[in-house]
Amino acid sequence: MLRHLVGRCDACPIRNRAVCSYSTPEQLVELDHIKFYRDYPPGAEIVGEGEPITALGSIVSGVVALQRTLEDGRRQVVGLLLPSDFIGRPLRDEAPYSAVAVEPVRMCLFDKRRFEELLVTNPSLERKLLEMMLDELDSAREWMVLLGRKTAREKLASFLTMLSRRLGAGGATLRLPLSREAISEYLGLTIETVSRQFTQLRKDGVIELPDSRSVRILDRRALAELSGDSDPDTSDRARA
Amino acid sequence: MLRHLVGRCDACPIRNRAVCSYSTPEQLVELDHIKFYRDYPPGAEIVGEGEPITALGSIVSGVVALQRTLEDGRRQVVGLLLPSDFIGRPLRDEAPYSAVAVEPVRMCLFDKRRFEELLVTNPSLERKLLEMMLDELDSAREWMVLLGRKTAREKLASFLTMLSRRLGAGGATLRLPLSREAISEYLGLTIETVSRQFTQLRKDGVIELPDSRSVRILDRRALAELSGDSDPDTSDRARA
DNA sequence: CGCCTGTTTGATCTACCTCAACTGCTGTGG
DNA sequence: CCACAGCAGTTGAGGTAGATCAAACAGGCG
Repeated sequence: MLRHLVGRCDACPIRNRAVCSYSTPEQLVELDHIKFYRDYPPGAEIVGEGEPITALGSIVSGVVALQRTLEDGRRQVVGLLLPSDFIGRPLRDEAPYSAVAVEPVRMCLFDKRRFEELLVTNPSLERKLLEMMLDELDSAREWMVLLGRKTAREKLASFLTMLSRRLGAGGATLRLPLSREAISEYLGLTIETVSRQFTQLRKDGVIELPDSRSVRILDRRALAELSGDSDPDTSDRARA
Repeated sequence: MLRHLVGRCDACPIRNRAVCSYSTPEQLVELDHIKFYRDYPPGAEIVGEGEPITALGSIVSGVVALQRTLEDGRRQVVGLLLPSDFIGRPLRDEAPYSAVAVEPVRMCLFDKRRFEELLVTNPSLERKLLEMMLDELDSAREWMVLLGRKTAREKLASFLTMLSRRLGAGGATLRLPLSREAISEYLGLTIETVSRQFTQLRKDGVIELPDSRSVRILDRRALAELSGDSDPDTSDRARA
């Protein structure tokens, strides 16, 4: 939870994808003054479910899982957030979901009160936030289809397809940011079923598993078809 | 699909909950000029999945299901929209989900292009839209928990709890806007399982079923506990 | 080398699905 | 006023995908 004040916005790795990407150089100077960095080790809770929200901001590096845990321990991951994604619920006092770092995370944060003031005075910030939230909403609904209607195999195929797209998989080998357990909590399955589906896809020659945290996609087209979304041609719609 | 131009904003039933609710009287006059009403019979498709979006706006009356259909016919309802809710995806050309009227619907619509221009010149419109989308996002994630982790019984109990809250159920008797089939598509179940859970809840004395489209909640507390959300005390968090 | 944690594999169980028949409305026509 | 489609919903019987319980396995690390 170290606090850093270093790092100029114009050298920021997420400069043109994050919530600040529509901001003018002048507005950026303003943000520069009030932002602060914070690092979280894997497993750290960035915000707790039901806790008051004091800060919000962008992921600079690392991966965060947004999740809800029911009282009997059942857990559902409701969002997987990557660098440039926004964390925090503006305009509400309590966090409806907890955010947990699944690998080392650096956040670029703003005090919530101040950020909300900025939303009023800085329309480009509000506009970008709106766009990002609309995209998040589409993604969440995409995942509702997956959770409600897809088979275990389709779920895993969709997950791998989504990951390879979002991690900008030039090469065919993905490094999985999530453990089997976290994957199962994202897909609404058990850890054993996820594991079985991995080996199944491997046996079918669709993927290779160099180690448990890596996946090499051998047959991208097959994977896309297994994901159960509309016809393979049209299936570029899948966001997430 | 009749077109109406009648109806002044200041007499509008959704005046202070819809996207226009933050607009000043002057801004309202502007909206008044470009808005138009449109009616849809039950079953009508308001927007089709993948179709270009030409108009968007608010539900004045009626209920709309937002859904995705997979090529083999499996269907998932990803949102249940009530009066004052906003329909349409600003800032994108194609609708990612279809919107279907489940009972007679009246929409208050704006040409998409014009609406997007207004978003720029009318900050109170954009602000309200942002707030609504943030709420929708929370709801969608709430539903992800339901779809991924809840049992059939918990799903139905959650559904009834959510409905009674959103329909402002003063009285304990709800009129269900959805058929058993639509409910099953919303809950990620089959129609038979939904039906069995209804009779189960009835046999357990939690609800009464005066007819298949009505539910009388006899034991609200029991229903809330069956819904599987956090402790009954804290469970006011459940939105949707 | 042996422990610990994450993953895989196996055997069995069960919640929910599938297939099928039945019930009860509602409307239509004789 | 009754007969009878036609549809939405319910109920039943049986099957199965995925859960659960349990054990083996593999890699990192003291």
